[in-house]
Amino acid sequence: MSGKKRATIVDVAEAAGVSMKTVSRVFNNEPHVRKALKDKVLRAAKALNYQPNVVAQGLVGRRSYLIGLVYENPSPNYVVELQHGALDRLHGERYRLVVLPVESVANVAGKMLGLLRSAALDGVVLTPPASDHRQILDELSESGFPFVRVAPTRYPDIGPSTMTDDVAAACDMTRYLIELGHRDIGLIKGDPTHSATEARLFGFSKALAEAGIAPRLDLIEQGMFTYESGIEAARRLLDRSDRPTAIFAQNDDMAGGAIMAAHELDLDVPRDVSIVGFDDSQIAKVTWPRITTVHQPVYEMARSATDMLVAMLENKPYENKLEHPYELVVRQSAAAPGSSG
Amino acid sequence: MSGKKRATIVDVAEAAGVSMKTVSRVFNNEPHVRKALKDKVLRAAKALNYQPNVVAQGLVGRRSYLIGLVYENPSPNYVVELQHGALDRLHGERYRLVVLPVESVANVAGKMLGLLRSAALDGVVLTPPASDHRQILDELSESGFPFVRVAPTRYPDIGPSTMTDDVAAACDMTRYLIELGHRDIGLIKGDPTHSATEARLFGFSKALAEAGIAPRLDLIEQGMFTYESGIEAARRLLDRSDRPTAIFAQNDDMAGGAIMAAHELDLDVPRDVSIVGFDDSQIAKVTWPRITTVHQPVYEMARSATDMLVAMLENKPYENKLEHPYELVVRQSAAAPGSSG
DNA sequence: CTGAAAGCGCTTACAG
DNA sequence: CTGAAAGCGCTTACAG
Repeated sequence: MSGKKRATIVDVAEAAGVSMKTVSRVFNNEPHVRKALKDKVLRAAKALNYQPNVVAQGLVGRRSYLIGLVYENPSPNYVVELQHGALDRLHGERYRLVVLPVESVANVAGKMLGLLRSAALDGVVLTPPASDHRQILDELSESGFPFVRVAPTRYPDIGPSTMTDDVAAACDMTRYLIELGHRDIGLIKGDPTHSATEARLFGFSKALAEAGIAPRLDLIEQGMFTYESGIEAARRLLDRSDRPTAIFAQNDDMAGGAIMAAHELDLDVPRDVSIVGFDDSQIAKVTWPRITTVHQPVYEMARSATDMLVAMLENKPYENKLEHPYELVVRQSAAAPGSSG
Repeated sequence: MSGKKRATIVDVAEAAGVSMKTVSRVFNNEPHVRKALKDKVLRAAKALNYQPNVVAQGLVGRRSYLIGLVYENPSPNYVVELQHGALDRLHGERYRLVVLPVESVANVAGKMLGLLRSAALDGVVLTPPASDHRQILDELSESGFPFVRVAPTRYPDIGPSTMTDDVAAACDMTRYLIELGHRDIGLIKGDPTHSATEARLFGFSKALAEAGIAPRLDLIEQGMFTYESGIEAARRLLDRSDRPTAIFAQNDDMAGGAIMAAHELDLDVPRDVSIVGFDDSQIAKVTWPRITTVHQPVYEMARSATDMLVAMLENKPYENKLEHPYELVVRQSAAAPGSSG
C-alpha cells in the first residue's frame, strides 16, 4: 500500500555516520550537538526524506500527541469556531486535533474516561454542556486525565477554564432593550442541560430588577438552542393579544427562528417586535433584519483553553482561569417600541 | 499527571495466568482461544480496567488508526456535514478523525504528503478543491498514500471517489427557472479554484441551450462561495435597468447574500427577482424567503468516502466510484416573473 | 489451541 | 559533546 518504505532514525544515523541518539538530539532541538554533526544529520535526513515517527515517539513517551475536542452542539458555526480556535493554537506543534462530537453528554457520562483513553488522547478540551457536567468532571479529575473547560458556569474550582461573563452579557443586552423603552420583554430560554441557559436568565432578571420592572413569567418560553425551537417558542409569544414588544432569545439560532416566526405572522421586525440574540454566529448576519446580539469569544476561549492544555501536558506554567470579554453588537433587529429603527 | 498507571497487556496476562499472546488474541477476536481461557482473560482485563494501547498497536502494525479530513471551505454547515458523515462511519471502529482545514489548497500543494506523514495519518479523505488538485493527487498516488476523493469533477481515473452529478443538478435547477418563465437569468459563479464552479456553469449553459435561450455573458458575475461575495455580485446584477428576473447563485451562502442585496435595494423576492441556490445548507432554511436550492448529499459522500478508505486500509474490497443522488428542493425564493409565488 | 522470541522506531537513563 | 543499552506495549512470525 505505502510505496517506498519510510526512512527511520537508524537509516539517517547510518547515512550520517552518527548514532541514532545524535539524530534524535538534532530533531528534538536538544542543545550540545556540534554544528558539523548537526549539519551532517540534517543533510542525511533531507536526502532520505526523513520524518520522525510520531507513533514511536508516542509509545516511548507514553503519549499520543493527540488532543480531543468534546462538544454536543447543534450549531455548525459554534462548532467550527471552537475547532478553529483549537487548531490555530496547535498549528506548528506536534499535536493533532481529534474531534469528538457527542449526541448527548448525559449519555456518555460515566463512559467519558474510557472513551478518551481508548482513543489514546493526551488531554481534552471540554465545551458546554460537558464542561459543566459534574460526573464527567469528577471522573476526569479523579483519574488525573488532563482537561480544560470552556465556558463553564459552575464548580469554578474544578480544573482550569476559559470563559466569558454570560450573566453580565445577558444583563447588558436586557438593559439595552429597557433603554430602548421596552417593558414587556419575552425570553426564549435555551437547552436546560446547558448551564449558560441559567446564567443568561440570571442576567436577564437582574436587569429587570434594577429597572424596577416586575418579571412576567408568562413571557418566558423554553427553547432548545435550535432554529426550529426558536420558531415555535416565538409563535407562542407572538400569537397572543398581549404579546411582548421585544424578545430576547438566548442564542442567535433561536433569534433567527423568532424572526422567521414574526415574518410568518406578518409582523415587522423591529417595528412590531424587537428581537435580539446571543453568540454573534453567522445566522445573525444573514437574516433580515440582521440580528442585534452579543459577541461571544468562542474562538478565543477555545484557543486559550487549548493553550492551557498544551502547557499542562508539557509541564509548563499556565493561567488557571482566563476570562475573555464579550461585546454587544448592535444591528437592525431591535428598536424603540413601535419604531422601525 | 495521569493518576494510577494504566494496566498493560502483561499485567492482564499475569493476572489471568496466561501469556500475553493469549490476551492479544482475545482482544483481537482471533479464533482458537478456549472459552475458559478467554473468560479468564476478560475477567482479569475488566478487574484491571485494561484497554489496549492504540499507540503500541500502531507502532507494531505500522499504522496510527488516524484518518484525516482535508478541506478548505468557508461554509461551516458544509464542513460540519462532512465531519459528521466521516465520524458516523468511524463510530465503533478503532479509527479516529483528525481534522485538517487548510487556508488555501494551492499553498499546501507540494507539502501535502509531508503534512499527512508528519501527522502519521493512515489515509485521508480529500474534499473540494483538494480532491481536484492535480499536484496533490499525483503526489499522493505516486507515494502510495491512501486517499479517497469527495466530489471530484475531473481526472476520474485517479483514485476512488464519491460524488454527485453537479452538471445535471445545475441543469435541472436552470430548467426549473426556465419553466417558471424566466429568460434573463443571472448567474453568480463560485470560487474559480473549485471545479464545481465549472461543472455548475456547464449545467447552466446546457439548460439554456436546450431551451434555445441565447446566453447573456453580461449576466454572469464572479463570487467566491461566501455570503459577502454573494451580496456584492448580486448588487452588480440588480443595480441596473435591464436586471435579470432570476439569479442562480452557485451555492446557498451566495444566494443568501443575494437575498440580502435584494432587500437592501427594496426589491421583493421572488416578485421582483427570483433567487435560487445550491447545497441545501442551513442558511437556505433561515432567510426570508427560504431558498429554493439543490440538496447536495454532502453527508452521504463523506460517509461513503470514509467507508471506502477504511476498506482500503484493511485490504477489503470496495466500490471505486459511488454516485449519490441530488434533489431539487423547492422553497419560496423563486416564482414566475412578476408573481409572488 | 498456546506461548517464547524478536522487533516496530523511537527516547530515557546512564556512561564516558 | 556523543553513544550503547534497555525498554515503551503491543503484534508478527514461528514452534510446538
